[in-house]
Amino acid sequence: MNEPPILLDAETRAQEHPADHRAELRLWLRMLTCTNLIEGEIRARLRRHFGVTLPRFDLMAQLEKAPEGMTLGELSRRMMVSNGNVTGLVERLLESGHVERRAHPSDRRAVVVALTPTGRHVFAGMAAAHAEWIAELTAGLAPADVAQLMRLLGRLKSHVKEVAHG
Amino acid sequence: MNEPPILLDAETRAQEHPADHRAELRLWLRMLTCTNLIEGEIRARLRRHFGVTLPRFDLMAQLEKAPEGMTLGELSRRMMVSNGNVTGLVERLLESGHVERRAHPSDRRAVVVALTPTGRHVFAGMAAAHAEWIAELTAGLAPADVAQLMRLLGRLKSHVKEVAHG
DNA sequence: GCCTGTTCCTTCAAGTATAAAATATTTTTG
DNA sequence: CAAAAATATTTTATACTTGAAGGAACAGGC
Repeated sequence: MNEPPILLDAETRAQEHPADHRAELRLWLRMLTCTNLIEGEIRARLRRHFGVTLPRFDLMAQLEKAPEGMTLGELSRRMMVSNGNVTGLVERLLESGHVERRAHPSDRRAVVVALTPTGRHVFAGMAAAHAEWIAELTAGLAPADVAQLMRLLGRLKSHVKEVAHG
Repeated sequence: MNEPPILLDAETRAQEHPADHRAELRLWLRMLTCTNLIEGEIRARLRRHFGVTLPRFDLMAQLEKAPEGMTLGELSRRMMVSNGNVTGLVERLLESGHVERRAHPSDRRAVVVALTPTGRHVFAGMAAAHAEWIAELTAGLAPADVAQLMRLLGRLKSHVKEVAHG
């Protein structure tokens, strides 16, 4: 054997020397299952109880943390979705009267979006229910489990950010 | 004080007696961030390297585990997406020649879908790269971390399933 | 056999999502 | 200051996704 140490791109290497990544794959699939299950349940409950979609709730949740409003770009980054997506979401939330647009004080390219008083009030009710639901769905975990998960996921998150961007 | 023990629905109770669910909420947001980051990276790489979308990859991944094929309903359940969604995905994968439809042996309502030889070959390459990518993205975790996460997420998953369905 | 309820799939409308191109404005640079 | 580069948003094309409604086929009891 004694193969020479040739550098290959990931695909070629993967096909010729398939390492054992089963544990990591299974972990990834389980993470995906968990988030899909929770997200699906939250989505259904938001629709049933408040007639609102999850993306709109998420957008309002970002705005709620910024009383002065936020630019579309900031929203896009925080929600981790594309710019065009935010444009459309804001458009629909404008129509329903939950958010309003303001001129940016110093940058005429930018648009600031903020919750309306109505939007703020509506969101408060949804957020309280949402918190209860998340607590209900994660009630299978002891406080120590929650802390442990936070720590491990924190480790994962910072590594993924390194690999993906930096 | 000494309020009477009246039973209220979740929304009302949440607004009037907001319990402290901050830890659980933060955990949920962190989980969401992790999966979104990884999913986004995998989606971009699949597109860049293979010109395929993540949903199509996911569908083919299910079929690869079923050499004899699988009904649309089974696909829908395993992928945790709606029926109509699967119909559309299969339609597009039929056009590209990655999957084929077969008659169900005993149930004329059902449709069986299976990978074509081409689809199987194409998927093999994508799956190998995908496994490498997942390993790369989760490399920030020690083997013990992976095992611990599997355990905790397993606990979460089974509880969520209970709450959501049963 | 028929009736009833269920399951399997498709269709549809609305909404969500990406990537890429286009536009407008700001900032940087030479 | 003018040109170039960078930024903020919108637009476009395409694809994905859901939830709900509908039609076809199955399964059971009568």
